[in-house]
Amino acid sequence: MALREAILTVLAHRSMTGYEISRSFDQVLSHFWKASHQQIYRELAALSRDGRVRFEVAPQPGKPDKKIYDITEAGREELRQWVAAPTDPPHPRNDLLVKLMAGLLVDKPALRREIARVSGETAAVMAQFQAMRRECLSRPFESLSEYDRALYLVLRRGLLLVAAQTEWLAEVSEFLESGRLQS
Amino acid sequence: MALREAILTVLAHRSMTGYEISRSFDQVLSHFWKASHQQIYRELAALSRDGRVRFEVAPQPGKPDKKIYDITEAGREELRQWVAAPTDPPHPRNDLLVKLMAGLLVDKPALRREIARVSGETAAVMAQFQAMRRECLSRPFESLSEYDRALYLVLRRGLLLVAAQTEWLAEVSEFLESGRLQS
DNA sequence: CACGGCATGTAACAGGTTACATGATTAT
DNA sequence: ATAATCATGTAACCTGTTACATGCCGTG
Repeated sequence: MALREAILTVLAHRSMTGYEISRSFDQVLSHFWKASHQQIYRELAALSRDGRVRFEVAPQPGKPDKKIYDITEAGREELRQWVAAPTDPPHPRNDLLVKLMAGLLVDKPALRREIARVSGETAAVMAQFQAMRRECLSRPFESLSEYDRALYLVLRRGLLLVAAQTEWLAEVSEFLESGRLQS
Repeated sequence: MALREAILTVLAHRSMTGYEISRSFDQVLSHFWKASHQQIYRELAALSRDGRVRFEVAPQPGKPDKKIYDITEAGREELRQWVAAPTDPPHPRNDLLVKLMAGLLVDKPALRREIARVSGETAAVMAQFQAMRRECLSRPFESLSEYDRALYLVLRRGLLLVAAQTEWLAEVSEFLESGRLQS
């Protein structure tokens, strides 16, 4: 249940409207965390009930009112507690692994095609990440805020995992073509 | 919604009771897929309603009856369709990334402790995977069934990802200690 | 005038988690 | 005695997804 904490975290960085939170979850952070606006509004309502966030209504001429949310001291305290508590291990659930097992049992050619398709997608994601990384590194280290440095680490993880996935896909392809396993 | 297909896949391999399916999801496969027995019984009921699986009731002397489930032709066909369809990209949701961002903003020392703890856990998982791998490779390649070879590939992915995670954790620790980023 | 962006939500449903319930057998 | 293993399920709840709803603004 880290959506709650993810929202508190972005609000600990700066005040935002629900809409802006939702934007940041499907732009910069979209490769690392996703949430729909419905989920965010629901969670903001709960956080507000619990006194973890407060908001000001800002009427805008010619636009709908916005609610600018801000974290409260109780919210910050909850975050601190959560950071100190042991993170429960992510339990992996990867459709492609199921498809690999299933494909070997019921339809190898279709599996081969699907693995090729995913390999293409993965290469595209890798290229995107590398571009983001170059952009990050093009600026002098001192000019990055702590927040930006954290984002670099998040991106770095994405890169390492995509590289591992790429290597794995190559081994799977090799196995499907030749029946041989790398060891 | 790959739980349905995961169940069909294990049944395509061999007939089992709900209990056995649930066992295999929290033993061998536990690092790659998890599901509670409640989820499995619920899904088996749905699959049965849809004619994708059938079962025989096997009374056992001195034990509760079991239902031995088996995949039907309609079930196999559904699996084939699913294998051929494009897999939707997994959308990552990693608590530790949120904690990294949160920790930098509200409590660095606690974050450092937590990263150290996770590093330990990760090392333990890595050792476990390597042991499983050695066991797999100790037997001649020809003696492995297709199913076992697929399991080896699944395990191989686990290893590559855990290695990537280990590398990343080292970089994060380095950043937290020295404030420097590897580039 | 249609479409996308800003800004907020409700409602229904699907999927996953936790707690509760039963009852026999075998091992400590 | 107590706990663990086999074997099945129900009920309530929480989280995530999809569809629907409103209304103004600026751009093509």
